[in-house]
Amino acid sequence: MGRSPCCSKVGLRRGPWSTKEDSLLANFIQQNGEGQWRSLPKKAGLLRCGKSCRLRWMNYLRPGIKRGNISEDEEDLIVRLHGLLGNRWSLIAGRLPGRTDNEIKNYWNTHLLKKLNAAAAPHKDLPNLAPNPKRSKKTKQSNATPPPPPPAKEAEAASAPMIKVCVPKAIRVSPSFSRSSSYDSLASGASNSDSGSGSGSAPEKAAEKLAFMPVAWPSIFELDEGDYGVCGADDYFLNGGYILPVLNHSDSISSDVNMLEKVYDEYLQLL
DNA sequence: AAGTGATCCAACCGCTGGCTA
DNA sequence: TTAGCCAGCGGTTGGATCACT
Repeated sequence: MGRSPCCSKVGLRRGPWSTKEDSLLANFIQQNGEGQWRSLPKKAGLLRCGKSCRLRWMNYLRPGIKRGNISEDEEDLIVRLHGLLGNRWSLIAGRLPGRTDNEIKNYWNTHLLKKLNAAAAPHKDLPNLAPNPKRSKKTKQSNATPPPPPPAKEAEAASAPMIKVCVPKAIRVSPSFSRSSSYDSLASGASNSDSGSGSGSAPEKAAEKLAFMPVAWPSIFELDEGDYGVCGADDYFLNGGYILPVLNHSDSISSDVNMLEKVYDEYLQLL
């Protein structure tokens, strides 16, 4: 019910964005803020549907977006979180500041599945994880993608115990810490639990729980004053009154070798 | 140099749930 | 209670680019 057509598709542009469109969108949002996506294109003078504008902003134009060069630490975290959360890309992205769900999803589908498949190759009893066999051959490294891991790490990955990947049914994550959370409901013990209708596996319930779990970011990302990031104050995500610090690029990620373990443990303990 | 196939990723699509009248 | 609007999510597609022959 209630599903509106995304856009009239009449007279609206589609496909790649031009730099002019980008600047129009960015300028408009800088002046007027995010939101009102449906009416935004008209106000901003764009011949795009609101959905397209939102996607462009979220995945490309938003300040603080990191592009390419996903570090090994980030990669490791993605793999681990995916093992816990499944294809909840937005939740995973919420743990990787500056990364978008789209980027993580793409990275998973193009890079990580291959790696995991390679690692799973000796384990013939394990299902093939590749979404599309046609898309799983050689590895190409563009300048926007990280260099291939050293052979030693590959071998290590291959010999490492296979990571169990649970793939619960994708559900929409209710407004949570990752985007526009309100922890009030959590504090009061209430949960809107839209997915509560679902019976839910343990990982799914844990993920559901995580969606409302306030995270002790400062304890995880212990920032120095100089770590406030690429864009200074912009490197804070405002989340329902909570300010979550954003890491200063990969430097901060690699600066604390225990950080990923902490994050992972935190999730694990919720299962 | 040209042709072909593989790969990547930006963008699109359809669905879901929250909110409101 | 119902219906419509909206924003957000995950899955999928297709054009651009790269690598190989």
